[in-house]
Amino acid sequence: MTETRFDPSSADGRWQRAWHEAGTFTADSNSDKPKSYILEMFPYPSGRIHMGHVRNYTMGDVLARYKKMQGYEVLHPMGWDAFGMPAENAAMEKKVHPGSWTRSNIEAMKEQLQRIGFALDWTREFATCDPEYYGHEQALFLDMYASDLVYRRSSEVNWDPVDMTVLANEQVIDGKGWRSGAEVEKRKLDQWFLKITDFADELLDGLGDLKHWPDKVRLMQENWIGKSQGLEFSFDLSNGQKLPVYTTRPDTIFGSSFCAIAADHPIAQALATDSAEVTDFIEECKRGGTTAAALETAEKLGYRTPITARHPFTGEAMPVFIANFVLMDYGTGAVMGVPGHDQRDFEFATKYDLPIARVVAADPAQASAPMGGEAEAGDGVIVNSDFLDGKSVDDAKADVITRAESGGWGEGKTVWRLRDWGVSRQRYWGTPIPFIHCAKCDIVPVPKDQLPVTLPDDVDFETPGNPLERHPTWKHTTCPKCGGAAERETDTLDTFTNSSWYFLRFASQPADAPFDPAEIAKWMPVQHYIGGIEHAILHLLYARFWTRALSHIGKFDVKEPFAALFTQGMVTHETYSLGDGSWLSPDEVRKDGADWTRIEDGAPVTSGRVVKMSKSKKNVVDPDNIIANYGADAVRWFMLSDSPPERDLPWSESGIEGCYRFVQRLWRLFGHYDPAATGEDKALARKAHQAIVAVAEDIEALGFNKAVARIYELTGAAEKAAPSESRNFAIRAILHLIAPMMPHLAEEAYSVMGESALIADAAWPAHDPAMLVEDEVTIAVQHKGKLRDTLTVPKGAPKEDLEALALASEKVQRSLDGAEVRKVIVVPDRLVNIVT
RNA sequence: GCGGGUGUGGCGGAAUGGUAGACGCCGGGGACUUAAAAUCCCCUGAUCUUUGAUCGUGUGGGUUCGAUUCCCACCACCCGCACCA
Repeated sequence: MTETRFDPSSADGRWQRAWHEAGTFTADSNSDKPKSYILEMFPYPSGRIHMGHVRNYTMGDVLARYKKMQGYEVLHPMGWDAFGMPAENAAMEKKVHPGSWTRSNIEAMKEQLQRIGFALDWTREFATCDPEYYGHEQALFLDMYASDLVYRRSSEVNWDPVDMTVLANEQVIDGKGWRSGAEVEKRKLDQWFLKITDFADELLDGLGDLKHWPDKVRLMQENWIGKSQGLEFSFDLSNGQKLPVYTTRPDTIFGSSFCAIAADHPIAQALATDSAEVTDFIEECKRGGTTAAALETAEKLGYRTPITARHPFTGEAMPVFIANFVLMDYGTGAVMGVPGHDQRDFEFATKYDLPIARVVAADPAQASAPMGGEAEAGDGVIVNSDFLDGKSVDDAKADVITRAESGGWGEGKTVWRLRDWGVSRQRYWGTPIPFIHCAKCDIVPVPKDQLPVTLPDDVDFETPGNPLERHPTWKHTTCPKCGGAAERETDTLDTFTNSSWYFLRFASQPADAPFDPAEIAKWMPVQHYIGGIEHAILHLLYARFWTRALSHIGKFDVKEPFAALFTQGMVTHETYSLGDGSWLSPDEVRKDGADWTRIEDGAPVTSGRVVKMSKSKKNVVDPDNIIANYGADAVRWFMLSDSPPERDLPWSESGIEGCYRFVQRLWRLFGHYDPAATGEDKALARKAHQAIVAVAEDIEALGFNKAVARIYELTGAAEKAAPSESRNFAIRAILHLIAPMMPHLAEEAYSVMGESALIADAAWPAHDPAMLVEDEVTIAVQHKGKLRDTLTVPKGAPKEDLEALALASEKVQRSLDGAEVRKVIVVPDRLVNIVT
């Protein structure tokens, strides 16, 4: 082979066509091979593929290609999470239809993905905005309704009082509507809910079986579900009513100095009917949006009602407040305030000058120690609490619950932090909720033979609000029950619904049903699921819930959708800004020595922190330009190199150049493959066998950066070696090891070596276990834990020999300087540590 | 505010209780060349009294013969918080 350069601009497309024509990556569910379903979180078609997508899909692609080489029938599909707000925003800004905007984005992004050479089964592609897809989703929603997993209730939304429209949390900026700038309010609407709380226990327990999920994600889900044991009991109120409260800290009941109820608590609402002051306060509580962060960082506000609550043990009369930090949705919508041992209560009590008592202390002697500037939520012994004094927190909890239950005024109760999933969205570009409102028959499901309920095409986005609501004809229909005039539901489903079952539709897509249980059984669960850590809770919990709910209603027998989860880091880039704080994109700037300047006019540029690539900071690099310059394989290699895949990956121009150089370096090495070479090079052969095993282990553990480093090492060794059979073995090994990572280069070299088949169909190279073992090891010799010398010894040398050799070392003797040896620690094949 | 994570040379990182800095990038020196590109070779944590030694894995403590790794506290940054996807 002559010393040519590898030319990605011709090779990439050629091999991509070859795979397409051969159907190399089309999954055959009837294959005898073991099955492996590799899935990356499908993209939202925002317009262009970004580097984050490239990283995500490259990782999945390496796994898919590797699994295929290991003899699996691989399902590696791709589709589009196509409903969502950005399409409506585009409609408003650019006067395009959300559907056509989405479709053209999909077309462009699909082409981009194909240029990177991903091993995807495009025969299974779909978009969630396809009526076939969302029609099946509507059918599943109706099945859930029939199984009592769907209901309606009133719930709060962010309301823009100027635009008269519901706002997403993202559209609320510093408490104001993004378009109108008006201060946002909370408003109640009747909305659709899915009963995820019915599965709280199962979703919590199921985490224990997810052995191949990151611990952090399981912990986050566990905390999100938030199972807590506590006491529900009622205070007798001065107005004769009872006030049920829930607390996770019944042990601190003697420290209670007030009660607080939510603004929409019935007692607060009742007080408002004859008090303008209360009405005003409740109005005040409606200010601001609905996010947890906004609620919890907002100033604690309270209104002291004339009502008092009687403490169940002391009989003391405690004030009852209406407070903005109590949520009607959690527990009973009322709490007992224990300022000494709850930080929120502490702040509230400080503000309203309420008693702050210590009822938990480090030890009984500290019973009268003053409270510091904050609540003490930690463990300890109970003090100042009558019969509870001296008990541990846990014992006191149990004691109070027992007394409440035997006294008949309360009971131990499990409460979940998890709330039911509100799926109603007052927007156009989503799955229409398949129900009809009839004045006579109330709420009536759309009969299944009338599905899909499709979105109308003729909609306008000139006015704020839901176009479905305003549409002249769409919502007017007849009641399926009584035949009278009726109206369609105009809410659409949360887009998380679309992503809660798409992996099932990839596995099987019959026309007349959402999926085929027999096909589901073949492919599910997904063996490797890869996506961003930002989905650790919501998407993954909703997908787990849908799988369990569908399993519960008998659709199939799969409990958990994703056997293994991997959360990859973001792609980041340096930021560039001018003196006025405006951002510049990487291709607008140039480095002059140590300083950065704007290419256009030489204006000085400040290079800033390395952060996630984002349009707002302009620090984005377009994958298309990079592929055009360096080819797909260099980009793929960059995505796998250096940074561990779960961490952020900083993009750099010099890094991609290095990757491109390595592509060419490999091409030259493959060119030195010499079938006529003879002779053995045992050291190189051993390195090659070790690399075959190590790279496989690294890929299976998704340690791509380590696999890359090992390939560099073996490549360096093979380059330096003289021609031999061993060297040929090493070169062929490298070719196969890089095949999942740099598939175009691998195919080209494979073909040049005279192979007529595709390397994508080749098997992972075999290794000889006898070749993995080293004869010699280098061990460390330490004195007092510090390295003094190293020794090269036969592997498995006995302890006594190692000790004697270590003590004989000149460097060690110098360090010992005649001191008495008290102890020698010997770890065979690793080190000797001499203690004096 | 609450929940979760991360922190090692100029940069990305390796080492998960046993030789800190593998591998890559940047930088420096050299070879080849009329020259350049490409390629190849060598050096590259800091300090010092430099054939050697000391220091060094965010900060401060602790456990251990031995800690980047385990424990406690703190600091900084990142992710999520239920209508962004």
